[in-house]
Amino acid sequence: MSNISSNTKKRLPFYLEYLNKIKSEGQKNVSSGAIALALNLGEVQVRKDIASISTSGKPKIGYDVETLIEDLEKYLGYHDCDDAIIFGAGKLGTALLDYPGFNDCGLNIIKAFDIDPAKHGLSESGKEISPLEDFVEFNKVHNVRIGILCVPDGCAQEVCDLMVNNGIKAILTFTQEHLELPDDIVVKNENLAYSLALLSIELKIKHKI
Amino acid sequence: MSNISSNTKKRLPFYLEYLNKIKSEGQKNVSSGAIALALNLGEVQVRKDIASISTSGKPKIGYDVETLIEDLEKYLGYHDCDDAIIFGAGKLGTALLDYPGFNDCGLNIIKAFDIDPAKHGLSESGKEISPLEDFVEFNKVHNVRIGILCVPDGCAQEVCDLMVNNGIKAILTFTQEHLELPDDIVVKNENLAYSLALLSIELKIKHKI
DNA sequence: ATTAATTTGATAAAAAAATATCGTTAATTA
DNA sequence: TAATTAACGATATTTTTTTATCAAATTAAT
Repeated sequence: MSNISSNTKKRLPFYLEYLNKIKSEGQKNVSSGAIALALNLGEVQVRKDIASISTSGKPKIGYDVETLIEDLEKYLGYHDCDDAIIFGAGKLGTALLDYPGFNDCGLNIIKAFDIDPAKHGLSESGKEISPLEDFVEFNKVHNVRIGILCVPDGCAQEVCDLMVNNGIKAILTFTQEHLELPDDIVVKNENLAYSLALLSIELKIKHKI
Repeated sequence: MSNISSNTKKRLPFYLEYLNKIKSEGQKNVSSGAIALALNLGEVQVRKDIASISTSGKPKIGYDVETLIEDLEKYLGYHDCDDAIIFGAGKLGTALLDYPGFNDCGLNIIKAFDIDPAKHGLSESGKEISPLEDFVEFNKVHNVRIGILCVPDGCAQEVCDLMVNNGIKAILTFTQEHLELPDDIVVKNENLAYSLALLSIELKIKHKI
């Protein structure tokens, strides 16, 4: 299970998405070739990826869409729902707090914390935004392990320290700030500005300036 | 230039970030080992990555921080500013529209388009949110090539088609929807729900359930 | 019932990426 | 000034990832 390559893991959600699409169109079976074509991948790669998480393939038939979706969701943990907390209820933080799409992926954003008293109260979708200092007591009870860091640059490290010192084990961060963290913490940097910068590089390369 | 591996390209922003940090602390030179240690990478890897975009390394001294930052920013295109447009002025769209951090990366989010008349007008930071149908005329004049797709699932493909039919060449998308696009379009899928799902998988693997 | 056509899954080859090794260079110290 | 040491850059090796090939399996057709 843990020996699935990280590139494969990144592709799995795209398979799932495509399968859900064709399932909704009533398709019962699908071949690796069809998936490869739709997602612009190699068909051998698709088969290898799928082989790592499912066994529903049959010669001449392809894969059973339903089973494959089931297996993908199982691997991706979409069934056993995980709780997560947002730190920093700015624009991005509240956007994520109220974004409904997380539930489909087995993620449950419970609430947010922020230092600014002006932010405290309820979000549009009715989720609580509480003072940051309440987090310590909160997590003694709830033991949430996933944190989403949406604070402005400058206090990210500080908030991070608070997070990891109180039970957070995985962090999705949107800050530009370089974070020093213990090795056992799983971190994913979702720096949107960099993503966009990389996109613009790709563009320049592909279209020769 | 274009033969830099995509993994290397993804690491470059992290080097830049770290270098800016130590520069602000007054450090003039830095060794590959120090960078590797800070970013949890191999030092040979760091040297190879850096070699692909800079030549400021000196034995016994290390790299000149200032020069290296300069070279990284140059490669990452942080100097020649690129314009970008947001499609969909929902919560995420407006958060990005008003996010100041893009400028540092050479990205200039000009404005947003949305179908919903209730959204039209000015954003908090004073950027225009215009009717979607105005985009066609707008881009005949401005020729913006980078689009950020923040529309809800369901109309993503439709908006995408509008984008690519009117000059957009690179798309950063936040939708879950599977998009069919011409091969010459550069796409980056920034599916936050999936990122979070992957994070939770990593967490389970690392901490054995 | 036999043959042909598809499509998987396994094995093998190729390509790419990461890591290790080593010679060279430049600063420091004796 | 020579020896030593720290660090780069180049080359080589190993590992990982991707792609290609092919036999086995299953359905459909003749």
